[in-house]
Formats: sequence, structure tokens, C-alpha cells
Amino acid sequence: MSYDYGEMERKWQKKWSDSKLDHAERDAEKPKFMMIFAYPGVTGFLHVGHLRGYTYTDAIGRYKRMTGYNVLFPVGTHATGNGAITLASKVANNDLDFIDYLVRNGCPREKLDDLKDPMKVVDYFNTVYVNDYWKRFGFLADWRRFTCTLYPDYGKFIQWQFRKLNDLGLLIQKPYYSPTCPVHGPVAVDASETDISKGGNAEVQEYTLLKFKHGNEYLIAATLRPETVYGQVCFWVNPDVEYTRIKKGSETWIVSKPAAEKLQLQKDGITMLEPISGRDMIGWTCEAPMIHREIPVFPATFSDPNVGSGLVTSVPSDAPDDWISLDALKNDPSMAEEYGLSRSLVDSVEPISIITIEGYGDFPAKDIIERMGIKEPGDPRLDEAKKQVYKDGYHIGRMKDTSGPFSGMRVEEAKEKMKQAMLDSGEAEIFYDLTEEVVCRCGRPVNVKRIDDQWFIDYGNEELTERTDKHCYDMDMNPPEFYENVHATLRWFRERACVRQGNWLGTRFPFDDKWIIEAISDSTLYPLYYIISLYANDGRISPDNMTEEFFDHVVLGKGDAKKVSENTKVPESILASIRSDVEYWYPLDMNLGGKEHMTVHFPVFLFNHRAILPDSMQPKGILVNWYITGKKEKIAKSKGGAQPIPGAVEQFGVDGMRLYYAHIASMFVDVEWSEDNVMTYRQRLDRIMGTVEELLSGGDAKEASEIDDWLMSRFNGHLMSVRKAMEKYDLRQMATAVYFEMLNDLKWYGRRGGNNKETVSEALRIWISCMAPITPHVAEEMWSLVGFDGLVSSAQLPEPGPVSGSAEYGETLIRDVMTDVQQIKKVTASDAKKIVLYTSPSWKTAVMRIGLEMADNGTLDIPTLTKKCMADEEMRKNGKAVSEFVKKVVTDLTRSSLDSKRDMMGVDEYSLLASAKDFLSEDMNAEVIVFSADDKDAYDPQNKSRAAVPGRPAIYLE
RNA sequence: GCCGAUGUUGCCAAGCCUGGUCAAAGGCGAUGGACUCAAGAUCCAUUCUCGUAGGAGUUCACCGGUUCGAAUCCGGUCGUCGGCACCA
Repeated sequence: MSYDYGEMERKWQKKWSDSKLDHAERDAEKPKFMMIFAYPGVTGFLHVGHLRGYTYTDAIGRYKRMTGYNVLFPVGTHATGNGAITLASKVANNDLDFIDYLVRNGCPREKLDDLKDPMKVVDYFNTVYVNDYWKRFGFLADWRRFTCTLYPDYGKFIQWQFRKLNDLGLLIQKPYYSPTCPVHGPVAVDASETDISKGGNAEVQEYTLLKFKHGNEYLIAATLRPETVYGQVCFWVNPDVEYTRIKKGSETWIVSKPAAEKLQLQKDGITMLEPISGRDMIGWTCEAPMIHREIPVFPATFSDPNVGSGLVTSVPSDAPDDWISLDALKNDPSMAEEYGLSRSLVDSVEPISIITIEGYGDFPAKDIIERMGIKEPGDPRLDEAKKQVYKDGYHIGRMKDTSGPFSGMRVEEAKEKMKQAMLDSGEAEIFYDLTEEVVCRCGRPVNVKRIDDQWFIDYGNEELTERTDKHCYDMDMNPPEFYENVHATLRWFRERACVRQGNWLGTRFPFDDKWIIEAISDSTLYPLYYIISLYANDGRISPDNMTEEFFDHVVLGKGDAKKVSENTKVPESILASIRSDVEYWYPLDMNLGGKEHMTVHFPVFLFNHRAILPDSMQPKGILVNWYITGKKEKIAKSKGGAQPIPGAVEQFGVDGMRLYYAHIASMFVDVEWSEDNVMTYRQRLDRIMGTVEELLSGGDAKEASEIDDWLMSRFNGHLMSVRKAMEKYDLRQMATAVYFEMLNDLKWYGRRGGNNKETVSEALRIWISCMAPITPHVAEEMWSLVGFDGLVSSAQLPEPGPVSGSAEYGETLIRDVMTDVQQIKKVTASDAKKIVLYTSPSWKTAVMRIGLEMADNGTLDIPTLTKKCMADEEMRKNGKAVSEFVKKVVTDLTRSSLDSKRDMMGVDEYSLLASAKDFLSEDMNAEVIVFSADDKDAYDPQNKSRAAVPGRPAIYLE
């Protein structure tokens, strides 16, 4: 049996929309709940992983709606950055893989021409996200409020946000070092390669420039390892390279020509002087920084004028290149001769051991060379050797006692300290360089340039950090680990570059429009904007109206309404309405996002709220969800290999997928996508629909019986656990109760002959209401099938009625008996034709009752209970059996919950089993006879009745 | 390396905070049975090991500790995953 979910989905989505369920309007009568999921970046088609978090959001919103809240659930997209530009350029360049990806995901071919324009790309995906994903999934989002970070009105809001940050002194300017094309300015260096034609994987690396005094000029070496200066024994110059002198302030430096050009980009007051050949410098001595020793200048061909300064200080102990080059020089007398170096000078240079690394000897460089079998300078494996020894040294190394005041420090720490010491004494400077050659798409070389006027948001501000941190304690964050860790993350934040130049989409920086506000910084305060976007979208206000004064008024309540109205040309009534909306909806109650947001988006979201908005508008909750993964790796949008959403929806149905997301795992673990798993959820929905149909077509017992009490008690219990679970947004626990436990209970109800119309109807009302948050379409379908009024989506979740332990206990007993019989059958491998049950003798029940009373008063122990029992004459006759049973009862009562025992005592087991005789007999296909163990005439050939205790009838099979 | 998360019975995944009712929920898969000409779906049962009476034994990454008692608390080790900044 299979249902047409597609038709069902369309039908109910239309009804929701017709009854404006998706509209959220201020309603002072109702408590509000405002929620969002972190809007996605416009970078391609979404995959089944994204819908996980979105589905949680909608389900939570629907639940809140059904428990009395007025819910605002707006959506939008984030298109800032170069994503859309990249996509557009791929289309423009006729990238066949990419075009295939578009078409495979449902993009019509005739649309392709349009998509050469980045803005059209954004529009296209905005439509796809809203129509093909969110609406298709049945979300009750308020579509009228949709916004995108590239909309002009959104831009106005962001500019206002930056004005406020500036007012608060949180915008600061300081130098920043960025890869820059001489013509196009700063460029983005990343693998997507929109700005550059070569070098997408390059990174900016920080070198320490060390100054070696020679006469009244300086040889400049660049190093990544300032901590090794105590091991310097000589200096390398490439004899075949022409270097240059430069004027740096009042000093004269010697560096390679490319280095001189790069330095001009980063440092002030540099002028080029005359060149000098490397060969001429060989045989000089110079004074090494920090250690202030004269060291000789030796020839080395490995030093590359394009890397660093083109000059290298030599630390043979820890640098494989240095070790092997020194070795070569020592072992080849002709080489020394060629450069006029004396034998004794060369021999006098001995490596100094400076760092101890576990697994290495005194000279790590030597060890690694030998281990890798490297024999001579120029071996390409030296690069790998260098990386390895650097890495090990940095992470696990310690400075030996040859390192002066830095002796004993961990390398990691010594590195910073030594660098700082040399910077302070003027013996060193900082220099940035790229790890590989980068070429702009215009063909010109990209180098690191100092930008003096880079803007930052000062997240390092102590006062702000303190206040934000404090607010976090008042928030509801899930998982709890995030609540714990967010404080450390907030403290870790420093200044963050918030604007950039170049080929990017985004909002212009309000104080200098050569800058564009970057992607993280324009997506921090945006939930607030959804309240205002409603008015911008329907034309009641336009971007021109949205001045600083306007936002100050509607968001912060500043200014006189009349004046603001005059200045902004927005009617007073509109201003008042927006202001009331803001006051009603804000703060945001829940912000849901994927785990990648924990260290970036969520903290800046919190910082900006705390900085700009008053106490009453601070966010209340954050919910983090984990991923759906592919085999082995995260399903990435960019890879495009994941199953397209529309196809998945076709295959599994929206509700099947929604149920899958809700139930497959806790929100806080990654889940591997598996079509088989999703399919089983779809089948479960089939089964549920079938069960409802069966229940409706059943007869009517008129009189309610024990099984009806049982079912209602169970359902009330489930209803309570559903509410409890949803308090914590625990959709999984909720789904377990609704789609598994409740279904099983209904099956059992039927199996036990339950068919009272009223009970069934009441149970279905509860059941279907509980399904509405997660599988709303199926719920609506069944709701109307049963004949309930209106839409379940706008109904209220029933309040749970009483739960009766004793009503539930009876069925537990019957199931236990059935399990035990199965168990015995299995062990004895027999197929019993006759099943005899013996309920507990009354004296055991009496002992249990007395024991329970004592446990209630806390006076339960073995001797006292024994004494109390022996006071009874009847019991004394069974003396030995009683004392043994007392022991059992006492351990039993101390271990298990007293409630369950109380429920047990409230039931007459004999009549219960007797009334279930027919059912048991039929179900187990055997004759069933029930005796009380008190019955002297009972049929009991093996004296099994002895074993009977309360809650556990004895069983005899034959 | 630093910070964080995580390791449960064939697989997925609850339980862990708040120790006992835990051989450990639920789902998937598998096996047997019912239904069916048959397949699928559905329903029932079983699914760590042993066991001709409802029991016993050994388990929750590994080692050690606390406790009358540990999957749960503490310490250590190993493995896996994520973040480490201008990237959304």
C-alpha cells in the first residue's frame, strides 16, 4: 500500500497558504516566538544535509505554534562575497562540468545565458531555495519577509549597523598585510580562483628579518625560525645572484632584488641603491643578531632570491639544507679554494646543538638527512626533510641550555619570545611573503602589500567581551557543550578585518565606499532586519527612507516620531507600526545553525547584538545541528555529487525526509546519508496511515474497558514525554514517542480487542496532533480523514490527561508472561499445547505489602520485616519459605522503584490473567489455565506453583 | 601542536550529566513463522555465549582507580572527527 505523497503535499501546502498560516503578525494577546536558521550562502544547489537543520527549525516552529505561541519564522539568503561571481564566470566560460551540474539539478538550459550575470545567479538561486527547498518542504516561514544580503534595503541596514559600531568605538583602523595586484588592488587568494590565474593555494607567511651587521651596512636574512638564532654558525649567500643595496631609513640593507621590491610594498622609506654581486660577499664576516658573534659568509646555491630576502642565516643543527651545504663545503676543498676561503676558517665552523626533540639526537637536521638517505645539496627531498624537522621541533622540541635566557622553554614559546626580543632591540623586523607564486587574472604578479587603512571590528574589546560573555550565561544553548565552550571562543576573538576591496559583492562601507563589508560582518544582526524587511518588500518604505535616523528610531526608539517622520518621509503610522513590531518580536528566541557556526558566526552574532542593542533585545537561544555526511566525507555543495533535493523529495516524500531528519539521530552527531534509511521512514508513514484507516474501519465496543484505560493512560504519558522532549528541542525523543511507541501501543490495543470509538477518536486526536510538527502533510491528511475540524497545523496540542500506573501494569504483566512462555518454549524446544499459570499465594502478597509499607517509611530491613511477618500465625506455618522470601523482597524493594511495586499491588493478578485467558490462548495457540497458588486443588504435577510471586506468576507447560 | 567533540552489542543509534530497575531502548539488517501461486508489503518471534523451565556467564575503545555496586564517576593511554581567522 502506497500513498501519493506528492499530491498530498501540494494539497495541504496550498491550504496553509490560503489560510495565511505562514503570515506572522503582531498579536499582543499571544506570547511570541521568533526563530531563524542561519541563512545559507548562495553558492550553488543545496543538498540533503542542509535540509536537516532547516527541518528542525520548521518542526520547532510548528510545535511552538501548537502550544500557544505566535511564531515568526523568516528566511533569507546570504550572497555577499565572490560565490555568485565565481558561478557566473563558470557559466560565462562555458565550463561544461559546471553547466552539467546546473542542468542535472534542474536548471533549464534556456536559463543559462542569464546566469553569466552574478546578480542573476543570486536571483536564480534565491528562487530555487525558496520554491524548491523551503516551500517544497512545507515550511511555515513568512515568505513576505524574505531578504537577501545584496538587496539595497538590507545594505542600508548593514550601513546603519556599522555606523553604530563606529559610534561605540568598535571600528578601528590599522595596517593589514594583504595579497595585492599592482593594478587590481587586494585580491582573494583561494582555490576558487576568480581573482587569480595562478597560486590559489598560496598562504601568507610571516618571516622574521634578521639583521647582520657588516661594517656600517646590514645583510638581511629572512627566517621562519627565529628561535634557532643560538645555533647560527655561518651565513649563506648565493654567489651566482646579483643582490642589491637599499636605503631603509638611515640604514643600508643588502637583499635580493625581488625582496627589495616586496619590501617596498610593506615598509616605508625604502630606496634602491647599487647592486652587489653575491660572489663579492663570500668571505665577509658579519655580526649575528641576538648572539652577537662574528660569523663568516659562505657560498650556497640553494638560497633562492625569490624566497624571503634571498639571504639565509645558517643553523646546520636544525636546518637540513644548512647541514648538507656546510658538509659539502667542508668535504670539497676545491670549493673553498674557488672562493678564497681558508681551510682553517671552514673547519672552524661547527654546528651548535640547540634544540632537543624526542626521537632525534643532538643534530636533528643530520638525523633526518641520514634517515632519508639524502647525500648532496639540491636533493629535492630536502624540502620534505625541512618540513618534517621543523614540524617536530616546533611541536615537541625544547630549547637546550645553549639558548641563554630562553633555555628550557618549549620551542613554541621560545619562538615568540625570541622574535619579540629581537624586534624590541631593533635586530629584527617582520616581513610577509606568499608561500608560492601568485598571479592575478590580469597576468601581473601578486605580492603582499601593507594596507594602512584596513578597518577592523574590535572584538578584542574587553568591556564588550565581558558583557557578551555574561549574557551567554542567561541563554538557552544546545548542545550543552556549546553553552560551556562559547565563553572560551568569545575570549579568543581579536580584531577582525571587516571590509575588503576588490571584486566582491556586498554592502559599501558607509565611511569610505572603496571598501565592501565582508561576509561575516554583514550577517550578525540580520535577524532583526526581518522585522523591517516586511515593510520594504511591500513598498511601504524604500531604501531612500532608511536613514540612520530611521533605524535609530525604529530599532532603538530614539528621536521624536514626528520629526523622524518629517526627515525620512515615512508616515508616522508606519514608523509606529515598525517600532511596535520590533518591540514585540525581538529578541530572537532561537537561532539555529550548523556546527561550523560555533566558532565564527554565533560569536559575532552575539557580540554585535550585545554591542548595539539594549538588554531587552538580546538573543535568547542558540541551537547547533551537526551534519549529514556522505560516505567518508562531508557532502559539499561544491562537489555537486549529492542527491539533488527535488529528486530526493520525489523518491521519499517530504514527510518521509522530515521524519528521517528528526529521528535518525540526535541533532548533535553526524549522520551518514543512506537512501535505505530514508526509505524505511517513508514506509513507516505508510504503515501509520494504514493503521489509522484500520482503526477507523473497526467496530465499536460501546463500553470502554480496561484496555481503553490502558491506551489512554499510555497516550497521556506519551503526550507528556513529547512536551518534555520539545522543551529541550529533542525532536528525536519526540519522534520516538510519536512514530514508534504510540504506533506500537495502537497495535497492541487492536490485538487485545480494543475497539471503542470514543477511545480511538481521542487517541487519534492526540496522535495526529503530535505528528503535525514533524510530518505536517501526513498529519493533515489523517486529520481530515478522521473528520476533525479545521487544520491540525493551526490546532493546539491536547493537554495530557492522567496517567494510571495500575491501568498500565496489567498489560505489562501479560506481556511479561508471554515473554516468559516464549523463553521457556525456546529453551525446552517444545511446543506446548497446555499452559498453566499460577498467581502468587496470598501470603507472599501480604509480605510484599508489608515490605512496601516499610519501604515507604524508610524502615525496611530484613530482620524487622521477618519479625513482622512471623507475628502472623498463618505465616509462621511457612516459616522457612517466609524468611527466604523476605530476603528476596527486601533486595527487590531497595533496587526497584516503589511506584512500579505499588502499581503491581493495585492489581488482582488472578482475575486479570483469567480475563486475558482467551487472548493468551489464541495468541500462543495453546490451552491456557489460570490458578491461584492458594488453590489446593490446582493441577500442578511439577509443583511449579511454588515459584509464583507477586508480579511474576509461575508457569507450567506441557 | 592548541582548543573542542567523540569511541556502546552485525550496522545506525539511545543510555552517561543525576552510579543499582542495563545483556543495555529503538531502527536497520539477518533468521524462523503467519499471510500469499509467488514476490513485496504487513504481522508475530528470535538475533553476545551457554543452557531441555523463565537461568547462568562474559561485555559498553584500552589500562588503572573510587564504590557494597560502574557503560555511567575519576586518572592515564590509544583511535576518529571538527575548528585554528577574514573563509561562508
